[in-house]
Amino acid sequence: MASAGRRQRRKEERPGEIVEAAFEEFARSGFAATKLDDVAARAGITKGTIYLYFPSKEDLFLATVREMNRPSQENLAALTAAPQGPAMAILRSHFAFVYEQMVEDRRAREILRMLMAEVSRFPDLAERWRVEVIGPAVEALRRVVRYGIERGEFRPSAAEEFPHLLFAPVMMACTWRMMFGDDHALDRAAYLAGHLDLMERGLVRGPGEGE
Amino acid sequence: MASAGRRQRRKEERPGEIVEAAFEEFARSGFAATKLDDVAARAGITKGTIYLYFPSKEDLFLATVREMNRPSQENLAALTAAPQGPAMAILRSHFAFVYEQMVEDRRAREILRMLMAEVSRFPDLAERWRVEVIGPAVEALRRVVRYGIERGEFRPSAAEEFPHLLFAPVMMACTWRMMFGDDHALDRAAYLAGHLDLMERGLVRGPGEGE
DNA sequence: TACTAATAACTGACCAGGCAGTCAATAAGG
DNA sequence: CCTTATTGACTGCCTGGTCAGTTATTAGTA
Repeated sequence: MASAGRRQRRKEERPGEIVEAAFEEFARSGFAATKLDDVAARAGITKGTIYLYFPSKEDLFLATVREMNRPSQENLAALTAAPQGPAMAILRSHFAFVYEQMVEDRRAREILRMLMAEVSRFPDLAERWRVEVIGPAVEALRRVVRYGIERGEFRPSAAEEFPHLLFAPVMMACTWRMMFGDDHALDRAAYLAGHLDLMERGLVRGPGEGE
Repeated sequence: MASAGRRQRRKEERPGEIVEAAFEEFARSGFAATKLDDVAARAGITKGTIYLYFPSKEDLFLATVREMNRPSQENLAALTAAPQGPAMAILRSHFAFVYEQMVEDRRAREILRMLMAEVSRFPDLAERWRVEVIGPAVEALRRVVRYGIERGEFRPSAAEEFPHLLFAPVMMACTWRMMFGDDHALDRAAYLAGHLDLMERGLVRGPGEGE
């Protein structure tokens, strides 16, 4: 504390601190408008130091997006467990979790925004994200739907081919909040409940249906 | 044609041509990375001419977004007509139309991308878009749902409070295509059919339900 | 413990290139 | 030949990237 503001050598912590600061600036201004001097200032260092750890602005951006994506990738593992019990219960807890991750967590929203905004400059980034994050997530959802159909709980439906349809309201809430800000955010609990209600009606077998 | 490449005076057409070119460039690169020289080149003029019609780069951007939004606003009028017949039929034709507008039309997607990418730089733009375009659209959808409930076709559901839930799959398809490109686009007909199917199940009254 | 030397993390002043915005000169068109 | 839409060369600022120099830190020495 006494040395706050003084110059310090912190080889281990620097990269993380820089990425953290870079994330805030990139999220605020986008790739092109972000100034490395601002990133440095936010990290409490100078621009030169950034170049000790990252070869260029582009590399810093890539490192930032990848770093911020790590939690999502780690969370995916939990979804690959063998399903048990009612499929609808799985979906309920799954989506409660996903809302927490994507809609409530500002970082996840900003990452999405950055990816959308910079696809044309970094095409590989979007493709990588599709293959490593979104693809598996869609697949996991599809597995739950299949499981529900197999155990007779769900009727066959388009949700098997397009699990996107189930996930869509999450995306909607996410983009909504990211466009219009926290002030106009949709009421989380009511929205989630509504989402699950409509989903359930759409998926489950009717009384006299099938089998 | 004979004078192609020569300097020409075209006071009337210029603004439109410039906005058209600006749209392409802004869509490709975002606000900050777009060069006015490129916009001018695309419009077949020089940068100086742009400044005859628009006071600054920011103004050009604003004008571009507003101009590109005009069709959406005009289309809104059609949705305010008094509903007739089965509510589900209205929703079917409505969404078929919306898919055409938002998912198939590249321009609509790019506008959405631009708005999302540049909210922090142009906060007024998002707010205006919410009030003038999105708000009325949500309201129109809500009216149809209410109509369906009133005539006993639909059960009361969260779709009345959150028409967003119905619209979400459109948003999903839109962002999906804009992130991953036309190659990975979801099959339009099948996706739309699935969307409508799940929606119908979610909205309509069950056999022994209510009333 | 105190002093010195060696190491390398960090700085900040510095380019070089790029781009928004300007304006005197030019030429299209009536 | 007069008006004015258009040009294109110009300016000044900004910012990514560099690098010689500075200083925190550690290892070695007495």
